[in-house]
Amino acid sequence: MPTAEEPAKERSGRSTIQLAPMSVPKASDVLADELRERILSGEFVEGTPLPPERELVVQTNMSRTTVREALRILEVQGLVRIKAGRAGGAFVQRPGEESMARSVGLLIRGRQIRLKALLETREGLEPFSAKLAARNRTEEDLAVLEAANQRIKDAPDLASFLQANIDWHVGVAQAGHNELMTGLMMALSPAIYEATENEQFIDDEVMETTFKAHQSINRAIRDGDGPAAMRRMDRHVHVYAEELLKVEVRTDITLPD
Amino acid sequence: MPTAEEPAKERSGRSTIQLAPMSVPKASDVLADELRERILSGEFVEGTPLPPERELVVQTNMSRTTVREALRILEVQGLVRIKAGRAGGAFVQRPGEESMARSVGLLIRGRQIRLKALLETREGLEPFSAKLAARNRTEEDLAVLEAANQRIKDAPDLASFLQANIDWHVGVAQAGHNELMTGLMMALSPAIYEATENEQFIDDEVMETTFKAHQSINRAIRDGDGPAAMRRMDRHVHVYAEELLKVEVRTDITLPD
DNA sequence: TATGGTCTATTGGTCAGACCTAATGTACTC
DNA sequence: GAGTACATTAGGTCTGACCAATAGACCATA
Repeated sequence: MPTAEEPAKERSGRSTIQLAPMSVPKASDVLADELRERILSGEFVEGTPLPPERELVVQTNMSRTTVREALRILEVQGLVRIKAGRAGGAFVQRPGEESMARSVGLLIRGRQIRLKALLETREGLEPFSAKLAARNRTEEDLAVLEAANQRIKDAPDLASFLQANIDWHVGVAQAGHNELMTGLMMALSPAIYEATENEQFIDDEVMETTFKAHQSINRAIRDGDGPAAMRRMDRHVHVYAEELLKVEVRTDITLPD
Repeated sequence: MPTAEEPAKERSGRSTIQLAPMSVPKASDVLADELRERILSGEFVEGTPLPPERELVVQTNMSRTTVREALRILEVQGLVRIKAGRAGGAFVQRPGEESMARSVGLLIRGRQIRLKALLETREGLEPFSAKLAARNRTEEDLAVLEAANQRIKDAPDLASFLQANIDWHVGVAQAGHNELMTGLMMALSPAIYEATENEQFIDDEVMETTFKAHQSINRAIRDGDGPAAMRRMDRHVHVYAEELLKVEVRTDITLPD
């Protein structure tokens, strides 16, 4: 057992001086950090172009390679949008839901998140989302919700149905006027779409049931009845998840390969 | 009013043919997409190194600049970890919660998400998270939760308290064994930490209340009592949010500048 | 007068090659 | 056997050149 003076056996030298591991940041990261900070702090207004690459080169004394890598980092993070050509450049952008949706998507694919986990998360979020919607919805929000649900009723094929379904659920989140919640829903939606696309449990009955459930939730939201909206959404999402998982299990059994 | 043949006034030509805007992908994006797909499909096992940059150059007939930009994209997305030096290279990595947490953080900062929205979102997620924890927790999970709560009780200063608080909340999510939920909690936590850090509403009484609330939730989780865990967590998070927002309002009034 | 062609300047995209720096393996020395 | 020196391999940065896309001005022609 190592003594107090010799906590780590691996230390080979005579000295007992210890230093924390130090990070040696890369030049491009330094530049990216600097620019990111300025963008997020609001110093650069959305839409304004950053200086051209060659201008940044002379300003920073870095090479163009480095400058470009920094810009590329910011682009991937959704903080700038880069356009080529004259009057092009790196235009400041506020990070949007898309970039978050992308990274949620990466997590889901990369970690092989189970459909169950995805649906559970939705079960957590959406009832509350409905409650907020009942509290904060405007007339426009209601119009969007009803239009989306109408598209669900009229959907000619599975893809239209799923898209309209997503629109409605995202619409509920938007009616809640909570940007973070909206962002999360927008991030989860594509993943749910993809996961649902290959399940064939959606028949006319399911579509009809979905339409009716949405309709009753729409009513509660219109009436500003938070508890009812929450309860109905909870039930709707839960039932939907159960049905979906039932089919998934069956599929696994039918096609064990 | 535009007729059916002239839906958009801005179209100047005689033809009514419409084309969608087309994307011209950059070479580095193409490479990045290719590699990303292979990583996510599991073709490259986690931890294996990609070929060295100069090797990729000869394999792809691209320049090193392009190859490096592609690798940088993947690095930002958390799909590879790049190490310098001999035996270095780009090592395949499964995307983790960190990258998602980063992009959630960017959204929060960039969109200036209000503390209220942040806390509301937590109010939606955490009760469900507690419910899952009650259902799926292991003995190790329980030990983590109790240790974290003990650290809350013993916290000598605000920073320790907040950190232990985060640990406990993330611990609940982990006890639920839902990777997505865990990731979201890990993403929201730092933001809540920062938002709370500057509010001075946390005194000994709040800390004591928090400790007791956690304790009772811990019990429900241990007992596998989902509804109770959910209810208590809902109450805890709600009260905490109310208190915090109360202080925030007062702060705004006190310091209108 | 409207449509299309041409030119040019600007700016990002790509390339080739060189050199620097970090990390590691290995042989050598004491 | 511990420590050192060196070679090797890989990423990091720099330079300078050229390609490609785009906007705007100007011109040509039906």
